[in-house]
Amino acid sequence: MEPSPPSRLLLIDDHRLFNDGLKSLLDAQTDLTVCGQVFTAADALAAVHRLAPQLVLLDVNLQGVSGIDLGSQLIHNFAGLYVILLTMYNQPKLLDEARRAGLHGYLLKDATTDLLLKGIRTVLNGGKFFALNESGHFIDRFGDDFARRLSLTFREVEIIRLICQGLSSEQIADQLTLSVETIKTHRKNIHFKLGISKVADLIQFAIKQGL
Amino acid sequence: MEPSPPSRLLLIDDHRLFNDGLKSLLDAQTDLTVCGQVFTAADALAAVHRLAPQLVLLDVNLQGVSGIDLGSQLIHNFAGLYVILLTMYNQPKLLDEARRAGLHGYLLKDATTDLLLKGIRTVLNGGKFFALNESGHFIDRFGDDFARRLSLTFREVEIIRLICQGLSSEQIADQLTLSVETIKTHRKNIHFKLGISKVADLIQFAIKQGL
DNA sequence: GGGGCAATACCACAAAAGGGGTATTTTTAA
DNA sequence: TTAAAAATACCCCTTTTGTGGTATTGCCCC
Repeated sequence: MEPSPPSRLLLIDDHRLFNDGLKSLLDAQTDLTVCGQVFTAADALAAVHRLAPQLVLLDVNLQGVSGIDLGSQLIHNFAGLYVILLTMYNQPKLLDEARRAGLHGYLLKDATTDLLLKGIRTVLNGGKFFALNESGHFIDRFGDDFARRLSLTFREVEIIRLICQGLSSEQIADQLTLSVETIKTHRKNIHFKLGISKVADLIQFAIKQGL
Repeated sequence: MEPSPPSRLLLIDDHRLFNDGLKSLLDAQTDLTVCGQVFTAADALAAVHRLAPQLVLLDVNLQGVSGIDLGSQLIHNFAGLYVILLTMYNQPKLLDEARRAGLHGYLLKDATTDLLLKGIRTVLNGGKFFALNESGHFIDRFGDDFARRLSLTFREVEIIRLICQGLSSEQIADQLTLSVETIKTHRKNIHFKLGISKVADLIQFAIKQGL
């Protein structure tokens, strides 16, 4: 190892305790320093500009603002900046979204500290680090054939999200410029695939999946 | 100050990073030591028995298990044990529930570290510490009259819970030995009070409130 | 002892959701 | 290049929700 100064990290997460705790954890590492903490999306750009961190650890949920959007915005505005998404959602779709948005990593909040450090160091060395929890809660809870049943299509997931926002089939049809009948068909298929029969079940399902 | 050994704390939260971060934060205090960490509700009782902590910091959401239930269970099983609920729900109702369940404190995850430490020390000295975030997201999002609108009755909350479990009005009526019409009336009132009009909205609301 | 609230219950009608089909086109992958 | 999968769309009919009312009972509190 060459004697280089510790890498500068910026934490963006509106859960202050999590943010503080993470700082404490990371500061304990000799090769890493937390150069700043941000608690709202609004402060993020200014903070990155002022503190010039090498890497940003970014939560997905910042009072309604999408962490993925903010992350890709940061990357486009600050050349050479690394962004790792930190989330509690054990969701392949979300991971894919993060990857497509050009982010450098995706880590779960229930990851071990070791995994976090490994991820940070990998990204600082120019790599990418995307990790889900293989033995995630959800899969455990629903048994063997769940993964098969979960093979929802893109459209289906899209419609689930809109249902969760409280839209009726008609409103969804409007928004997607489709027939109401099509939406109804999708809903039927979703119900069949998930083995449910009510909106209530669907929302519960969706929220457990992290939308 | 008398030269007493540091107080022993146990952390119960299934978000490992949060848990680890908190440990790191707390260990930095000379008068506090984290004597253990637990990531699932199932391990909680055994851990308390083995580690004999003075105070437990407990998350509300442990894979479906209610932190409040677990907390009051711990208090009843271990005399003298203090339990502080840690949650991201900025919710007076939940706070009241925690208080009624006999827990010793309620703190938000987006509290400052100072507030957390103050809460812990207050409870360790035999006090109670219940804090909400005055400028919290949730209240902001719904305006001034939200608190008034939120004055749900016991029956209403009970019915919301059953709706969330996917039961129809008829099934709820059966279970509570009431007329379907009565359930419908309650649902109307709930919708009015919360300013919503769909099951989807209701479930979202309920989940944000921590059920 | 009367006003307010919670809980119960009913009617009627409109709007959605749920469930049973079938069918066409486009996209994807073997 | 062809067969499967995904996305689109329609029909019909039932059940459940949603919304507008009204009304009675019991309870607490001032």
